[in-house]
Amino acid sequence: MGFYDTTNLYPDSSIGYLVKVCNQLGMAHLDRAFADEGLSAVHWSALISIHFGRAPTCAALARDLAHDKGAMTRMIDTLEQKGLVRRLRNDDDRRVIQLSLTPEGEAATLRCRDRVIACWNEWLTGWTHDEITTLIAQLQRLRATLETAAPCAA
Amino acid sequence: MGFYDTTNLYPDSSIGYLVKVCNQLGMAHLDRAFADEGLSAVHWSALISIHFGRAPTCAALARDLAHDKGAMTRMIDTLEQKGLVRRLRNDDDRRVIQLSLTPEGEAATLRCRDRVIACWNEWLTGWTHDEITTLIAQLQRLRATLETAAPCAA
DNA sequence: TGGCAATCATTGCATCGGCAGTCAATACCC
DNA sequence: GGGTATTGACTGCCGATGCAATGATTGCCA
Repeated sequence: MGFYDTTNLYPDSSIGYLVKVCNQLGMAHLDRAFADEGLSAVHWSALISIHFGRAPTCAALARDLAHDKGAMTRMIDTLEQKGLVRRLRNDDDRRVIQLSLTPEGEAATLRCRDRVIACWNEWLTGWTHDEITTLIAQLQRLRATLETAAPCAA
Repeated sequence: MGFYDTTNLYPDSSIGYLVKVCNQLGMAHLDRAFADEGLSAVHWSALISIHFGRAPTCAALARDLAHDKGAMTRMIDTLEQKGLVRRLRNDDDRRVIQLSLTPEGEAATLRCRDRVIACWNEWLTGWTHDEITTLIAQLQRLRATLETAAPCAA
């Protein structure tokens, strides 16, 4: 019925394995690219998410990055100590703490973004526009499925 | 020149972001699917790699999974304590220690594999055969690039 | 043959991540 | 309005990860 069965699930043909390895390699590359900024790739992904206003709060940020909520609190602590992120209590809903970038945070985020763009353009050398947009669309589809998926049956 | 520029790098259109989120969500799902086996998704990826003979040694396993070598030693420690993996010193090259699965390790690996197959078939419901093989091919291409890529310029 | 570089496994150290539980504030529902 | 459920931020705990350094072994090359 499905695509995979016990005769064709090899690492090289497994989407999960490939996604995992691509993620690890890409993040490791970016970690080094950001080293002189004192930031990690995970830090930057949080900053850029705040930059685009996708995650006004700590909990939303954790959801957006599929990250642990508790760990996110501590990550914001360090980014705040570095002077890149501000916390501001919301008066309408006093549970939430609004996150925003400081001017220094904004600047660092954009500097890192430029490096990310350079890296990806280099990695995607030789790809056609269609191939790239197809990959993006398929990953978006997969993400949507994984976000709403119930715990695996069986 | 490249695909990305400062006007179109949004998280939703960023391959890096999408790969990261898909990886985190997929691994979290599998972690729960393996919970009653006492294994994590990372554990299983190591076991299945040994199962297929891609990684006879600890260092090769770390490379195959894009994982840290030191952390891999400790992971093998725990898998050995669980009785799933055996270490065997190689006599030809006395630096290396051959890894192999015990019968229990083999059995647990296959049990988990069946769950992985069930999960992915569920997640890929509605995808055509071509869409899936296209995604796999593109991820393979990306992995190959990232594996051989030099540290990012700029 | 002898010395240098490379590889492998391992370990210490610092940090990070996921999980569970706490407390406060809000939303929902009868 | 009152009680319950939900949400958000935070913390402690444990295990895992990345990095750097070590010791042992092998390969390479003059």
